[in-house]
Amino acid sequence: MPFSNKPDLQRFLDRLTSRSVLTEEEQQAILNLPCRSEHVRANRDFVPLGERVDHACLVVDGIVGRFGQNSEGKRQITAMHIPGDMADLHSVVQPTGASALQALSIATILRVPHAALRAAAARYPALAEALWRDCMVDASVLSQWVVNVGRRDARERVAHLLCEIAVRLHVAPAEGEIDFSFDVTQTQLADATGLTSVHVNRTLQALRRDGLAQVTRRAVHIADWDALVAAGDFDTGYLQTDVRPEGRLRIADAS
Amino acid sequence: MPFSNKPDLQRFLDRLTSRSVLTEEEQQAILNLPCRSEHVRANRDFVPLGERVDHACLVVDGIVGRFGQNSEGKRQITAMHIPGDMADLHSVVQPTGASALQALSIATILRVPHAALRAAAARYPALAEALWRDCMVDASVLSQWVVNVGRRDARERVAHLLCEIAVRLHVAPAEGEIDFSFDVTQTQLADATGLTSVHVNRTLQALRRDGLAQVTRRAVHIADWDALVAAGDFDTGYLQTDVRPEGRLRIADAS
DNA sequence: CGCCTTCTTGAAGGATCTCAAGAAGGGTGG
DNA sequence: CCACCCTTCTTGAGATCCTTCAAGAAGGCG
Repeated sequence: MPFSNKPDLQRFLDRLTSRSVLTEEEQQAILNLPCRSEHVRANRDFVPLGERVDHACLVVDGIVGRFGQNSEGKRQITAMHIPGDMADLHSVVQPTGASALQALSIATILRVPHAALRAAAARYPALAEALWRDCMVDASVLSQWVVNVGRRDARERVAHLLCEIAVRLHVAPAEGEIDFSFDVTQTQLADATGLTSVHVNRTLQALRRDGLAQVTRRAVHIADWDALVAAGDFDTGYLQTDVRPEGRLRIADAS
Repeated sequence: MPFSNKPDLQRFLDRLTSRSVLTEEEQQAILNLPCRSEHVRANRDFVPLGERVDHACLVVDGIVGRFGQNSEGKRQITAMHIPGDMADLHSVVQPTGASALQALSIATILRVPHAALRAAAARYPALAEALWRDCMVDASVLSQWVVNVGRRDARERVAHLLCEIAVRLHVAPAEGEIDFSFDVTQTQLADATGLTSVHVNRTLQALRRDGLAQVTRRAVHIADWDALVAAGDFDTGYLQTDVRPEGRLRIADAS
C-alpha cells in the first residue's frame, strides 16, 4: 500500500468535504485508508452481480458503470461513476446484494477494505455522516434516472445524461461551449438510457444536426449548453455540486 | 406529542432491527422521538418539490409516493412507501433538494423533526448506521426501478411492482394465492411504471386473463405467486427482508 | 496489415401512446 | 336512502416512437 495512492484518496476526500465539514483528524483518517490499486480493461465486470463483497471501489481513472440486468441478460446501467466516486460505497453498510460494477472504458480503481472504512466511520461519527450523505447524493441521481427513463423520450434522456455528466465532471456550466473526455460506447449509452444502440445513434445524430452537442467515441463537445439543458429538461439542483461553505453540514457531534 | 404514537414508532423500529442490531437504549431513543401525527387526504402533496425540509415523514397508514416530474408536469413516482417506512429518511442528511411526497390514498403520517433524529444519530453511532442502512435498502429498490422502467416491458413492469409490494408488506411468499389491500389507482400505477393509465389497464386485464393476478381499486389478489414472479422477472434478494438474526449488522461500535 | 469492435443506415414490425367517449364506481348532500 | 356528481375504469382506432434485423462502413489495436 504505497503512499502514491494518497492523491486518489484526496480526490475522494475533496468530494466529501464539498458537502460535509470534516476535522483535520477525520480527513487524515480518509487519507490513511489502506487500499489496493488495480487496472481494469474495458467491459470487464470487476465486481460480480449478487455476491457478498468486503471492499468498496474508488474510481481513479476511466468510467465505471453500476448495472442490473433482466432475465434475458439485457443490461441496464443504473449509475455511471467518474473518477473520485466511490462506486459502491453503499456496500459498506449493505455488503450483500450489492450491485455489479463494470469498467465502461479502461479504468483504474482502488479497492478499499470495508473493515477500514467501518473502523473509520465508527471512530468518527461525523465521517460516517459524510459517507452517508455521499450515498444519498448517489441516491438522488438514481431517482432522477428513474424519472429520465420513465417519463422522457430518447432525445431528452440522452441530453439529460450528457448534462449530468458535464456537471459532475465540473466542466459545466461554462459559457456556451464545453468539451470533455467521455470514453463510452453508444451501446453503453443505450444501456444507461433504456434505449437500443441503434436509437442512441440516431438520437446523437439529431443532437448534432440541431447544433446541441457532438458526441464521439471518446469525447463530448457541447455546442450550446443552454439548449442542451432545455432539451434534457435538466435541473442541476439534485446533484448538490457547488454547495457553498456555509451550506456544508456537520450534525454528528455528540452533545 | 401523546404516547399514542409509540406503536407507530415501534413499527419503524422493527424495520430497523430487522437488519441492524440495536441496544435497548438505542431502541428507546427511537421510541422517544417527538413527532406530530397528521392525516392527509388522497392525492395531496404534503411535502413539496424542491423545498428545504426540517422533518422526515413516517408512514403510519396508507400508501405514499415519492415523485419527480418532467417539465411538462408528467409525474414519475420514484418510490412507493408503505406503513412503517420513513419515506424521506434521506432528508435527515440531505435536507435540500429532497424529493416530493404525495399521499396516493388517504394516509396518516408522523412528522419527525430532523433535529431529534440528528441528535439521536449523533449520540448513538450504531443508530446512525442503522438509519444509513435503511436508506441504502431504499436505494436498492430505486436501482431496481431503473432496471424495471429501462429494460422491461409493460407486463413485466407491473408484475414486478406487484411482487415487490407483496414482499415488502410481508404477505408473500405464502403458498400460491395471496391477498392484500393496496389502495392505488391505475393512473398511479402508471406513474410508477413509466406507462400510461390506459396501458396499465390493458396490462392488468392481461394479467387477470392469464390467471396471474386480479387488481382492483382497493386490493390485489395474486392468484399464482410463482407465475407472477416469473412474469415480473422478480428476485427478492434486493429487498433484504428476512435477514436472519445472525446476519444483522452492527459495525459502529467505537474501538 | 488485418481483425474485431463500434458505428451507421434502411426497412419493417410492434409496443405503447394519444385522443375520445362511454360505463362504472364511490362519496356526499338533500 | 336515493340521486347526483366526480373520479376512475374501460374500450376502440389511429398515430408514433422505438425496436429488430441485417449488412456494410469506419475505426482502433496488435
